[in-house]
Amino acid sequence: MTTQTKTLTHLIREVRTCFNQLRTLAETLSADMEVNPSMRAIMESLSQKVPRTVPDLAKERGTSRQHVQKVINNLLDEDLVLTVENPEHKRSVLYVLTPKGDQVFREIRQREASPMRSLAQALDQSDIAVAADVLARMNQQLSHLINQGETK
Amino acid sequence: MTTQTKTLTHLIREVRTCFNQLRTLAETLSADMEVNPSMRAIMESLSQKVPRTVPDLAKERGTSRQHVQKVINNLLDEDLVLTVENPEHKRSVLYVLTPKGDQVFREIRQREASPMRSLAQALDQSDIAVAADVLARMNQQLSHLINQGETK
DNA sequence: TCCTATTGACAACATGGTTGTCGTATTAGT
DNA sequence: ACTAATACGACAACCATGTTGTCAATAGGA
Repeated sequence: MTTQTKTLTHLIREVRTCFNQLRTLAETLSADMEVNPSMRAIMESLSQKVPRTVPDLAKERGTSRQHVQKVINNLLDEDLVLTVENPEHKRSVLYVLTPKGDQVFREIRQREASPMRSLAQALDQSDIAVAADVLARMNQQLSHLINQGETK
Repeated sequence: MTTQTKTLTHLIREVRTCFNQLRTLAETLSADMEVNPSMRAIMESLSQKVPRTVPDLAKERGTSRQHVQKVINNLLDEDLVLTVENPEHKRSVLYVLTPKGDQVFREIRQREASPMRSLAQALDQSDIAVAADVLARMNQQLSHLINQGETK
């Protein structure tokens, strides 16, 4: 193995543990709330005030329509989301956050804010930017590789 | 939100998509093999020629003893792993890769090599190092935060 | 020797999905 | 306006990767 791929392997390992730690942190932060990670993700999409349909959200998040539907139904049950008539499609309604949903999402973000700050402070701003850039390029390359594999 | 936390958010998003893409890539690479990701991970630990017990592996990988046991049993079924008597403990045997297991793991690594090279080439070596370092420090900070949350 | 901790085995459950299928509403093409 | 194709919601079955709990046997230390 070349030294190049060795540092890359190292980076990949860090990415993995980072992902896992981020997830467990997020879980502990919202452990007492009625919002699970899937719901949080959908709420995040909806927090940008742009109403979306279920298929929209599925495309945006790269998951299946059916799964998003289930999550949205949970959100409806919890009054975190409400439907808005869709001028472009009568059956497929649009969804937005309810005031409660908005408030809950704000709460989530607030809880996340303090860890975020302590993370940001522990790192150099320009290093963060470099890392983000490296990963972005890596992701681009990865999506190439994945598409190649699919069409092959 | 400060610009600091904004670039950090950006980094986090990249970490997430990177993780996911790495996983789907790994899946496509070993789609035709009888080795799933859990098995691959255990095999990686065992590929270093140091025999380990199930509890050892569980500790090393940070997962439950019971889960590692199940994976090891799969590996035994597939003849990828064999038991070695443990001088330190009569009930808890040590595990090593069989010749077949070793060969299969080599095959896996070989398949992974070419994508790794193309990734490494797409990026600057020193940037990779910086990114790995940033994530390592971030992970350290994250584990602090997680432990805080647990003990609170 | 006796007590406690460790281990393997098994089962139930959780999470975050995917895939497949139906019926019908809706859209788009003509 | 009519029809064919499609998009959508609803539901169900399934899957992967775990976790947690429990039991009995056994190992190891005092």
